[in-house]
Amino acid sequence: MDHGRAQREGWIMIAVSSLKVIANRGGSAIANCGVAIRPLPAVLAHGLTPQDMRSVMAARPSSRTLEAGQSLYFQGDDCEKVYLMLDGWAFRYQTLEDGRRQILDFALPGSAFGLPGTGVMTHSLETLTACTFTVFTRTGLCELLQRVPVLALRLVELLAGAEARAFEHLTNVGRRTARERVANLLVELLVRSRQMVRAARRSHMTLPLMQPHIADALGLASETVCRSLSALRKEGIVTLRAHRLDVLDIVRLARQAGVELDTTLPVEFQVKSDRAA
Amino acid sequence: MDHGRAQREGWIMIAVSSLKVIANRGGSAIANCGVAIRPLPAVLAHGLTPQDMRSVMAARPSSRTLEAGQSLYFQGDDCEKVYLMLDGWAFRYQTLEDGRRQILDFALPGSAFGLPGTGVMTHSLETLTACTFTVFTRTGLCELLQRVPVLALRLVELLAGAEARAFEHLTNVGRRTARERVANLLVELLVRSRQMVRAARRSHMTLPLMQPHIADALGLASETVCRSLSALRKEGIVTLRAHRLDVLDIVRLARQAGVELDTTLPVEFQVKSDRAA
DNA sequence: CGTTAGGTTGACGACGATCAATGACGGTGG
DNA sequence: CCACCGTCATTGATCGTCGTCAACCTAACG
Repeated sequence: MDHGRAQREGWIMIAVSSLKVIANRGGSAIANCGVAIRPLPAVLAHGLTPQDMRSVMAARPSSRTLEAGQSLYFQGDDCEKVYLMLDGWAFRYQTLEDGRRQILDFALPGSAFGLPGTGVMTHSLETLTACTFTVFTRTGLCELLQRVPVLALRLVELLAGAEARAFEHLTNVGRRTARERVANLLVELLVRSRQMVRAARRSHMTLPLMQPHIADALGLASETVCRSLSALRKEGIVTLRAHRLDVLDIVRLARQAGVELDTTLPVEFQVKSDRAA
Repeated sequence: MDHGRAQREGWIMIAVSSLKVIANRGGSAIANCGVAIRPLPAVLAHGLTPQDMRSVMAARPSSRTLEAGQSLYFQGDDCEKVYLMLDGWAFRYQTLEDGRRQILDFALPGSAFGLPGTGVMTHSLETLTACTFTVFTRTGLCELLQRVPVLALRLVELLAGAEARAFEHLTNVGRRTARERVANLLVELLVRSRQMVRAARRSHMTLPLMQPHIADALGLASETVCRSLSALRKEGIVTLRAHRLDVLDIVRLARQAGVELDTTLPVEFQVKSDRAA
C-alpha cells in the first residue's frame, strides 16, 4: 500500500476503525481507507477547470461513508439525493414481494445513483466493502449541471455507459446458459476492475462477492453458480475461492462468455493468455 | 401542420408512401404520417426558450425516416451519430454469434440512442412501424448541450429513466416466471403508451409486435409466450390478437405481473378494473 | 471443540425449450 | 370466387437445464 502516492493524489489517510472489516471482506481495501478530498470521481472530474471545481464545491456536496454490508438507500425511498460513488464495491438490486432478488449492477467508483427524475427509488443499494459517496441534493446538482455544462456532458456519458452495461446483463440473463453467464460476469468484473486500478497485468483480482451475489446477478440459484464454477475450475479456466479470482486461461474464459476479446479486453490480457495456452 | 415553418427550419415535408404499411401494421399510425416540425421530442423540448430552440437548430439536426422493418443502425457500427426518436415504434436488440437474440427495450418517441461515449454500438435498432428520428452529430450535440444546459439536464433524466426501465427488464427476465414476465411486459407497454398519447382511458391498445418479439424481449421461446397468452386469455385477463391488446382485468393482470398498481398506473385504470371485477 | 457461515455435491422434479404438426388468416393469382 | 401460398399462431409430445431440497464439508472464530 502506497501512502505517499495516495497523499500526492489528494487523499487523506486516516486510521480507520473498520480495517478489520476490510481485511475480512478482502475488498478493494487499498482504495477504501481514506476520505476523499475531491468530491468527484475521476471519470467526472476529468477535464474540469479550477473554476468548475469551485462551482462543484459551491453546490455543497457532502460525503457519506458506509461499512461493508450496509445500505445507502432502499427501494421505495423517495429520492431527493443524488449519489456519486468514490470508493469501494457495492451492488444495486431489486426484490420481489416473495423475496426473490435480482442484482442489477455492481457499483464501482464512478457510478451515479438517485437520478431517476421525480419519484421513488426503484432499487436498493448495499455495500460489499467499505464505501464512500458524494451526496448532492437534487436541486443542488441541477443547478451545478446548469452552471458547469461539461459536467452534465460527463454525466450523460456515464449514464449511457450504465445503460450499455445493463443491456449486456440483460442479454446475459435472457439468452445465455448458466456457464456462459458466470463466465461473462467474471470477464466483465475483470475488465471493469482493470479499467479503474492501473494494476499490473496480473490475471487475478479480489472479488468481494459471495456466490449468492453472483447467483442473484445472473438469475440463477447459488447451487448452479457453484456447479458452473466447479466446472470452470476442473477445466483449468478459473479458480474462485475466498474472494480471490484467478484467471488461468482468459482465452477460453472469454470464449465461454461469448465475448470478443479484442474489443473488450486490453491487449496485455491476451498476451498473458498466450502463455497459458 | 405548418409547412412554411417546417421548411424555414430545414425540414422537408414529404408525402409518405408507406401509408399502406402503416395501416397494415396498425402502429401508432396517426403520429406517423408526416415529418415532425420540431426536432426534439416533447420530453426534451419541454421548457426550452425560443432562444434555446434556435441553438438547437444551429446544431443542424437532420431528420431520418424509416419504414417498418428497417434498421437504423447495427451492433458494431461506430457511433458518431446521436438519434432522438420522434415517432413510431422500434426495438433495440443484441444478437449472439449463434443467432440468439435479446430485445433490450422497445423504443417509443422520446428515446435517445447512440450516446455510449466513444466506440461502437453495442446493439442494433429495428423499426416496428414507420419511424422518424432526429439525427445529431456527436460533436454537434456536445456543443449544443454545452450551450443549452437545460437540455443536458433533460437528457440526464431521460437516460436515468432508460436505466430504470432496463433494470425492470432485468429483474423481469432474471427472476420471474414466464407468465409473470408476459404480464409484466404488457403492463409496461400499456403504461408507456398511455404516458405518451393522451388517449382515453380505453383499456385496449394497438401493439405492433409479434410473439417472437415478446419472446426475445423476455428471454423465452415464442411457444412459451403463446401458451402464457392463451392462459391469460382463458382466465379472462387479456386478449392479444392481430396487434390488438385488450385488457379485460387490469387488477389481475397487474397482480400476475408483480406490479403495484398505485405507483405505476394512473388512477383511471384502476377504476376501469373495478367494473371488470 | 462447538458453532456458524458459506461452499460443495447428489437426487429429484418442474418449468420451459425444442421439435413437429396443425390451424387461422390475409394476400395473390388463376 | 376460389385455390394456393406464406406467415404467424396454436397445440401436443418429449427432452434438458436448472431449481429445489437435503446432506455434508470446510474454514474461521470464539
